[in-house]
Amino acid sequence: MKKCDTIRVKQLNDFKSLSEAARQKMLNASETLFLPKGSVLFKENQHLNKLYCIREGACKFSKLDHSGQEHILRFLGKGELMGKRAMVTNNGAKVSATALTDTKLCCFDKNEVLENLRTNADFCNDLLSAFVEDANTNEHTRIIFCVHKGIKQRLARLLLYLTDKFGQHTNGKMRIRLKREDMAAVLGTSQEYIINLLARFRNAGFIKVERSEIFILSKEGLQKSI
Amino acid sequence: MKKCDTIRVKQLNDFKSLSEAARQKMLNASETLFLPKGSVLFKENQHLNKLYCIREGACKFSKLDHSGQEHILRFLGKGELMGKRAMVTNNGAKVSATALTDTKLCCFDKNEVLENLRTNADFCNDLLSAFVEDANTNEHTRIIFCVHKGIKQRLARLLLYLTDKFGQHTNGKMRIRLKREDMAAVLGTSQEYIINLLARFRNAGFIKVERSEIFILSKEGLQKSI
DNA sequence: GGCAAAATATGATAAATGTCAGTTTTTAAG
DNA sequence: CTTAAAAACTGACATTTATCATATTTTGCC
Repeated sequence: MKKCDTIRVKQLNDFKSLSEAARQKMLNASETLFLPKGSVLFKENQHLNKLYCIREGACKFSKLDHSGQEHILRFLGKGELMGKRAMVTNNGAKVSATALTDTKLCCFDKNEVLENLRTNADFCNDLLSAFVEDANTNEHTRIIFCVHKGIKQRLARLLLYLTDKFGQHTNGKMRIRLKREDMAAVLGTSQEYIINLLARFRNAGFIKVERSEIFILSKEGLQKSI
Repeated sequence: MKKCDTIRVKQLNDFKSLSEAARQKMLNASETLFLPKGSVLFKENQHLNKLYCIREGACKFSKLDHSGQEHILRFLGKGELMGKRAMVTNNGAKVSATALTDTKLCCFDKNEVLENLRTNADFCNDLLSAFVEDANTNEHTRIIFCVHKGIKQRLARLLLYLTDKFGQHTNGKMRIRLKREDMAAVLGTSQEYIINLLARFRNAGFIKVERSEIFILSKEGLQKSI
């Protein structure tokens, strides 16, 4: 419930386009929230009255199709916002947001942000830019993960992507952690096939699997699989 | 080169949030443009100084991946805008825009629109809403066309989608027209497999193929294929 | 540490999709 | 109307991916 004193908001340029007074007012009205691994921040169609920013940890955006299967649309990390769209349209969320790891959030009051949008054209432009950035990223992601490549190629990309975005250095190797089921939900395949492919990458010496952790041994090998 | 007197701009609420003076000024500075079938309006990375709106016809947004293969991201019809993102960021376009049929466009001066964004919070909000709408549509499309369903199911969806968006009534049946290669570029498969699947739909009595025109005979049949 | 549940793994088989080589039809230009 | 180029089509065959049944390992909890 404590307010967020400092906060890195990548997409809104750290609120730099707000006046110092407006910025302080927003931070004073903010709250921190702890989201344990696996918990759901919001679900599809849920009405939101906050704008969330990740301080620490990682989340996923996902949707269920009409047959109930999950499709992961996007991964979010430190400094990224959640709830932008619902804020603008005042409709319910179009995706569900779930914590992939223990996550700390900063929650801003929606109306506070909207008020700043109404009165500050520069701030409004920052938000427009954020939407453009999202759109570009999503399109790029779609090409990488969804089309014109087989599942094997997509998985190699996913491993490289996750390493890049969430990996931690551990004695020279990079580490990622994501359930096979989640990988399948990103790429649009079955868990079993993901496991099959991981085994092939392992046999090829590209990765090492230890418990549920995956170590990337050869970025080059994965690159060449694409 | 003639200005656009009236124009339906679906996404920006027909410019209704502008003052009548600002609206007239924008229309006076506008130009009409004819884009024959197959011609390219702009390419990836190209710098734009116009915002385009489709008056008549249909276009596609596409990207090339690093191996040079085309990926179609979106179809656009009457009243839809092209060039929104490049306008906001002042970067080059991230997609190519190509006419699928003979198309008439209305071209607005980018700076004129930007000026209105700076001075009119309601108009800015309309543009924010447009980006939200795009994002929602794209996500939905991605689930429909890119994942968790086989190519056959995706093709059935694509036919229904195209019929819905661009179909014309012809003695009770709906008509669509799109190259097999383009269908493949939407769904992420090969032209040959599209042809194979179309033949199966034809044999099942769901569609009729006459020259390069496809008639939907049974929406229900296609629905059930999904 | 021990237990139950969840997650991971394996292999066999079936189905879907990709690829190639070659033919026919359609389109567009003269 | 003729003709060349583009698009559509076909079938055979290779490869990828899905599915199922079952076994093993890991995780979380007491």
